[in-house]
Amino acid sequence: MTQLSSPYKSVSFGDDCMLFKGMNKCELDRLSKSARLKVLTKQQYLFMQHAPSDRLFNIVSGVGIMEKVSNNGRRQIFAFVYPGDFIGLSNAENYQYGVKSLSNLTVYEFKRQNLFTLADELPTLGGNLKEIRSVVMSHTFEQVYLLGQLKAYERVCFMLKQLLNRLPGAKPSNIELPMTRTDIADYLGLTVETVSRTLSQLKADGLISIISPNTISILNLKAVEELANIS
Amino acid sequence: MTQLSSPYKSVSFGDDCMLFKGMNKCELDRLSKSARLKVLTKQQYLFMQHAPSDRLFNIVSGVGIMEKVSNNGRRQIFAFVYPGDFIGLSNAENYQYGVKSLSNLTVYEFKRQNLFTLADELPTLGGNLKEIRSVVMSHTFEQVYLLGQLKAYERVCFMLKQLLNRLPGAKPSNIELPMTRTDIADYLGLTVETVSRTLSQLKADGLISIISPNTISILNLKAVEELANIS
DNA sequence: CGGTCTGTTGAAAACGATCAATACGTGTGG
DNA sequence: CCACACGTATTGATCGTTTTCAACAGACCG
Repeated sequence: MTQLSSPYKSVSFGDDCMLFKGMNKCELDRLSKSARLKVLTKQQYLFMQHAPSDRLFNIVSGVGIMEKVSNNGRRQIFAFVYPGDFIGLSNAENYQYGVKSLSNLTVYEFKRQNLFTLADELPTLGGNLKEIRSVVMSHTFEQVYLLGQLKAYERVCFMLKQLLNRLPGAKPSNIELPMTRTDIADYLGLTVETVSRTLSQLKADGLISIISPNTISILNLKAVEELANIS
Repeated sequence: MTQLSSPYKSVSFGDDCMLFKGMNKCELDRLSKSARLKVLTKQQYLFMQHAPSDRLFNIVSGVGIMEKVSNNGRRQIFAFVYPGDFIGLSNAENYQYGVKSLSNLTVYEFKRQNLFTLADELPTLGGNLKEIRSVVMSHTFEQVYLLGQLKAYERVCFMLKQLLNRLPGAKPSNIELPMTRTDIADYLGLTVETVSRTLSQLKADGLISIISPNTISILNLKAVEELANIS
């Protein structure tokens, strides 16, 4: 019962978490009854690509990746998922991507049918799901533009900007990357080497500082944002 | 009143048109009352990027493009839209893409608010909208994979395959391209020259035949599909 | 007939990928 | 504590694909 409300408060979702937005205590209570807490350690699959898409998830804490791996071994990361993100909305029979944890990951799991039934009864929930679909769509269009039109260094800058906006705790002076260079490469449609070289170049140009491989600080935010500019 | 039902039959939507799927006569009637027929000639905008997103559209006949143009002039085509396709589903205030006709284009226009109200009252319609969102999402993920992972010749083959599946009247022996090489390039994240060269190469390899610049015939479908393979 | 738009082809340049070597960091076992 | 191995990141050299710049061909239209 307090399953939902407790992390809901502790992680301070409030407005961040689109799933719960605007719901009253009674509605949250009903929602919590159909939720189940699930905890994963590093590099575990929340669900595999092609598995029956019978569950949906709301990230409570940790970071994960949404990835598609083709039969010839190429991998594309569709998104990094952060606390408050909601995963699994699709009418397809099977997931067309897998979701894997990059860190310890805590999620709420909903049975697809339960959640959809509930969404029909609770208009706020139904509206939130619609809103989530819309946001995911919008994010995906941005990625299409990035992959179709941007140069390597623009893509990297865009990702830095995106991390700044979305990664919990990220500040220009300190971005703790939870993902490897390979993950970044597969997200941006580049190779590890190109990502590494691009970061080195940005560092040489004085735009960023690479404190450790997984800790980056942005020295010239304006310049990074300008290079990233999608508009 | 027969606004909807007449083209609905004449263009033989039936199962093709996801918006009307499974709806009974009475429901179709209500839907038709909130629809308005709109006819465009070549190269007209159905709506512009950044315009307030207060209308939604269902393509009756013709072909259009969904495009995003950035302020530095780069253009990415998100999709080609064909009869039966539904456009404009998003909760954003403004369209993040524009839609332009490539040929004469006939559409049904719905006021956003009307359609959403109706969707709340007619479960079938609401379900269809959900299904449409899901299909669009799935299509967009495919494009992300294409842009992030495929080589130029694989992208072109994928597009040929896609045209075959989606373009009305397309057969392996005869695909009438409604779009220019530039449109293809901006869809596939390539340049015109690369698209042209790739098609010439496919022709030289005996996989396709270029009857006229806008008429292509696939000679070796299996080979084209193998190169296109996304899986 | 000349102009414009679209498509094709060629040559050169640039960008990113690939192959290969090296560095760095962390954890393990001697 | 040090030596070593393993995974990850960086850097260098080279290769290949795609872009860019440029010329030309064909279709359509005034």
